[in-house]
Amino acid sequence: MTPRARAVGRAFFDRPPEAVAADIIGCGLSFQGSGGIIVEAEAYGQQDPASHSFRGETPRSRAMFGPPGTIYVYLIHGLHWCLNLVAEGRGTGAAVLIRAIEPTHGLDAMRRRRGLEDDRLLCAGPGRLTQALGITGALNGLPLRSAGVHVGRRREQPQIARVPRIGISQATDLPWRMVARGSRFVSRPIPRSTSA
DNA sequence: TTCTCGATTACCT
DNA sequence: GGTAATCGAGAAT
Repeated sequence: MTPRARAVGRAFFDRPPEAVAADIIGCGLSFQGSGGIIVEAEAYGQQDPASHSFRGETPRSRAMFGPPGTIYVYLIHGLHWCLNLVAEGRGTGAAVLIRAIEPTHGLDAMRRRRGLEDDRLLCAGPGRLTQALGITGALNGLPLRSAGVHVGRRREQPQIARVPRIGISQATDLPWRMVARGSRFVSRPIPRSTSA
């Protein structure tokens, strides 16, 4: 078992979602003995038509309006859970979607839950990573700590690409998808046109 | 109450 | 490349 990095503090999440999404790349993510390094994340804000918080607080989006560091988990297409972490001050409806991690520990449990041997596809996508980690809507609305979700500080600074988000039909021009350059564990490759 | 569609994935041709 | 699976939230009626 590798030594666990010290957890990020609440101040880490109390910033604009695009800043949190960029800085969370390279951080560790663990839940019940399984986890890895975050290699892909997307930012969502309240002034953002693609965000669930865009139309204000509703029964589903309530967790997005909680304090920074709150977990927002929702079901997409009736079958996949997506994990978000609330950012930027209580009530702003800002959050970061965790889209992919590079699996580093608890691999056997994750392979079992995914019914898959290919480590590259174990956590490469928001629905895949929640299935691999065993994360469900039961965690929705909980603070990270009480949910048992651990986000550890970065050990090294990764190269990050800022590119447009995936799977949305609105505000597709915002470069709010953050991807670790060179990682083979992302859900989709970095678009060729990206330079920075 | 009914209808539409989704921050996805896996499997098909 | 295309699409079925599967169901709840939110909008429309």
